[in-house]
Amino acid sequence: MLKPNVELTESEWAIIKAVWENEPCTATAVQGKLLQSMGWAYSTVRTLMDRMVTKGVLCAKKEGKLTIYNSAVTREQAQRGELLYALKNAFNGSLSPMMQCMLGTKEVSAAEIGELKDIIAAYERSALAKPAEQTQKNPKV
Amino acid sequence: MLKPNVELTESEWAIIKAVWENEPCTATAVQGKLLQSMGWAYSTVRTLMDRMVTKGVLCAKKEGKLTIYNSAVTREQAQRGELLYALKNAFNGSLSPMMQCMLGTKEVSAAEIGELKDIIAAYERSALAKPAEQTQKNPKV
DNA sequence: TGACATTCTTTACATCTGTAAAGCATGGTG
DNA sequence: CACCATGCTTTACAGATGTAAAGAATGTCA
Repeated sequence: MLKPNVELTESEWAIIKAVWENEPCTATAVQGKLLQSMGWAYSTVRTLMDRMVTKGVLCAKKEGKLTIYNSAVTREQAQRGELLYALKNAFNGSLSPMMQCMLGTKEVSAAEIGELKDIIAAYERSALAKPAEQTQKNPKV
Repeated sequence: MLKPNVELTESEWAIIKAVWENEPCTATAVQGKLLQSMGWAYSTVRTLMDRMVTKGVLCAKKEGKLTIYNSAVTREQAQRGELLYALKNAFNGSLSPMMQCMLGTKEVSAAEIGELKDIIAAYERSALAKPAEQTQKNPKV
């Protein structure tokens, strides 16, 4: 079952990041990983993780007495979900205002600007490679 | 009192957008505006708006028997809040992965690509105009 | 075998969010 | 004056989220 739109709270972000970096892993391991930054008790982490299993963003299997967790969504899926949420609600779905906001939000170094240009250039090149999809927006309308 | 980080739910986004487009306005007006899209009862809208006043994203004043609402944050502030939330949680604060994700998330037309490039170019020009702020990242450290 | 460590399960509770009904107050109208 | 429309206030309630204590179960070591 594919997750259509993944939306995570800050707590869930903390958890799933720890899982991505350690999976397969136990709740105990995640709790240890996040102890410094979050200060959560084991039962807190466990509750969050079990709820995330219910929501389908983690999965769990029993291995003897231990419960082993894995992510059920990739980092890219989760990023996409977060981005789409912002795009839809704050920017009415259009990229340019979001871009404008990105540049206005934090000091952007010359190096970062360079990276952004590179990313766009790379995207253009890949768009050229399959032009039918990119240059013709709504073929069926 | 400045709102440091504005974070809005989808319902709150719907409300505040209607307010921005109509302010100063009443809850009745907002309810009318959103009746089609949201189908909310007056009391629902009213409750949401009063909660938003408590959170500091709207403000209300009595005018005779009517309650008149205004936004207490600008669209830009709210956009920034949403963007920062995504940036911090999903992208660990760095722009490039976010940009990468933006381009991978939806079909981006050549026209949009052009806009993005223009925005970046404009940003570069403005950075040149005040180079101390942009090229030197942490002057006081 | 008894005490201890480790993990799991259950239960709890406050706050936030979504949604709204029901009743109140009041100004206008017949 | 009696009633109606309109907006206001109160109250409610279910589900999501944040946070965790307390107790159960089980494997280990002395």
